[in-house]
Amino acid sequence: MPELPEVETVRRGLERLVLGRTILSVEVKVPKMVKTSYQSFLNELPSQRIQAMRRRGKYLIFDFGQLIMISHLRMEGKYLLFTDQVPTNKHFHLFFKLDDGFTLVYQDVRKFGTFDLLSKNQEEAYFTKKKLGPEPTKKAFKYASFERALMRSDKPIKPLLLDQKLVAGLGNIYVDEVLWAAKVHPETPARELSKAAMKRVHDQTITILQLGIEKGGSTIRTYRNALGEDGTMQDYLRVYGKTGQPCPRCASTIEKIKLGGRGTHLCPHCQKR
DNA sequence: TTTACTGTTGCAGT
DNA sequence: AACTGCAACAGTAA
Repeated sequence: MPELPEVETVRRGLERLVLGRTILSVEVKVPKMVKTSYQSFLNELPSQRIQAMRRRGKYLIFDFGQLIMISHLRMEGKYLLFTDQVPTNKHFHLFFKLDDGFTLVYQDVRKFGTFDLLSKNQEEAYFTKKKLGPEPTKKAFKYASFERALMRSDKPIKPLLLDQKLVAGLGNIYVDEVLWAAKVHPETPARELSKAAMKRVHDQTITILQLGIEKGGSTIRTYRNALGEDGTMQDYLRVYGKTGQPCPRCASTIEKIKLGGRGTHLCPHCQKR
């Protein structure tokens, strides 16, 4: 599922549906997805009460007070909630039985998702170690430090934005949208951007991720009944997945190239190097 | 039947 | 330190 808007949408869904619930039991079909002690995960989660649902970048945080569980959905992780009988499905990997009779299920076709159970006082170090950048908000994402970082890098702007260190939350869809909106070619070495272009990238990152949240995220490969998969952001995408279609701004044909191993959509007229 | 591709990240190799 | 390519995995499309 997830870039930041999709994760935030899942967070809101979970907040509405499982906040205050206590975990009665946990079943894990794929132990390797648990990155911290597996024994502790199984032993300590039962009896934990979900006191808050939080998010940092693309990481979902189940806050139990003293303990936290950090869940990353990677490419295809999803949460589903069932009452009574949970259907059999080979891609259901974790089951959390709750005290209201519901079962929260984690589904992940590719098994890339990760789970970390930490004490809350380890949270800051966890994200510091990953060098996770600021949230893409006006308050946290300061233009001045962003500009300084861009001026120090020769990397193409797109992979630089994708690595989460300058700002948290952009993924392959939204980064293409941001660069199109900012009229910046994704291969442009960061330090070669004009100050005006840097400012546009900064501002559009905030604007477009916020729009994504307002629209409830986007659903590309569709699934049903998973939390947070009723978003409409896909209706607002301008270049992602629009290969061969006219640019909404200038009607040039949208191109798809490969950059840093990722499919990259752009308008060759609006986004010059 | 192969091969390439897919909303991500971390690691091994320079 | 900083970069690149690839692996983790499964499904789909060409």
